Amino acid sequence: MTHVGERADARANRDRVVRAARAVFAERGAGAEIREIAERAGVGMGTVYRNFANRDDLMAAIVGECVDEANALMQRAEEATSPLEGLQLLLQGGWDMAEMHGDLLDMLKQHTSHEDRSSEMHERMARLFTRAAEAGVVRRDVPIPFLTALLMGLFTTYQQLRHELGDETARRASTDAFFRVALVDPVA
Amino acid sequence: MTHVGERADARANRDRVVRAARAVFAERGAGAEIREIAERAGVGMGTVYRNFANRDDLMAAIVGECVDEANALMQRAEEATSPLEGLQLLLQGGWDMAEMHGDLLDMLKQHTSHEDRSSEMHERMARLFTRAAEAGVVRRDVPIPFLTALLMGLFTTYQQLRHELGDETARRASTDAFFRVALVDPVA
DNA sequence: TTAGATTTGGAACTGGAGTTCCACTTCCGC
DNA sequence: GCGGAAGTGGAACTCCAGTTCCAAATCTAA
Repeated sequence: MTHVGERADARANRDRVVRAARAVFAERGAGAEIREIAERAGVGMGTVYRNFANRDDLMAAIVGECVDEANALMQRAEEATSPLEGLQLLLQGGWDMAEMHGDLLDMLKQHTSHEDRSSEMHERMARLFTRAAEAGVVRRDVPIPFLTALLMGLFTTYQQLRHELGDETARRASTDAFFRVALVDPVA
Repeated sequence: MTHVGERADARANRDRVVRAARAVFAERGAGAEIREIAERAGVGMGTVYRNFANRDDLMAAIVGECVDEANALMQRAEEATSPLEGLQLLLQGGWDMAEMHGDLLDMLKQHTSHEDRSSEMHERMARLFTRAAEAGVVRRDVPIPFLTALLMGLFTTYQQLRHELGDETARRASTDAFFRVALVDPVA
């Protein structure tokens, strides 16, 4: 991916733009201004536009990273030693990402690009639930699409509540809620 | 509330603007354009701005109506014959409102005005859950703020899923989910 | 060191959405 | 009906965030 003949300083500047964009989008949401991103990166507008065709392109790059991270999480969950452990991994990673990425979650919902990688994420999640259902861990009488939607919703809910209840309590409540809905035997 | 000396046609026009605003905000979300609202109402921009100081004022009026409707629902739920029936009323009314009002739900979350009436709504909901908990219907070991946040989240989830699963299935799944999390004895 | 390509900063440009304004129209008490 | 107050339409204006542009600064291969 590294262009040949790319200047070292140019590469460094692109990284600063990307980092700034991550931070600003996370805290300001989809409405963040390019000027603020450039400012935060310590760079002029020209530098932003040298690396990204337009605002939407920049957003897509940042959201895309996030989707990739989610897919990697899904991968780890699939490779877990048991279906239940896979689910626990998924939830834990989800709370982590929710804390880390702030408003990026809402951006992901709105942004219609990335239909490929984003729907890949949903498919992976659905597959995870399906397998867990086949293993008798997850209820068979709840629609899989509902489970994926519920979990996405819980990630958002968690983001809002962790400030009010504290991270630990919010995680416990959210995890408990999901397992009560999804699991055949919600003991843990 | 009717101004003395208010012309009949002016009153009618304001109603048309309000109706159009409800519809357009519901289907386009917070980003809806005033021009489209005026057009839909069959009215010029001047008429919109005669009745509402600015875009934000118009949004506040529409969102405010919605909050009032929600408060009325809460009122009915409080007056129900039993705590459980109160919850059932609340959920049913919630699904209805979600179907009716589209993107207004998201607008409500963002709009920081109406802190008074909006927080009144949250307080009422919390009171409803607290009473149900005292009656032994709702679990005591789940934080009330989590229940209110979960329910709000489920309303959003319902909106997204009803297109994919159909209204009936989506309602059943959502209701079932909330009761599994909230109720001491989730039988129904 | 230097030439020449690459990259940069940020002022200026652009387009689109909110808002204003006022000549014109419509209402309604008399 | 009439007169004047109330209300209207929509063109024009304002504002602001995205985008462009290019002289100046910076880098790097020779």
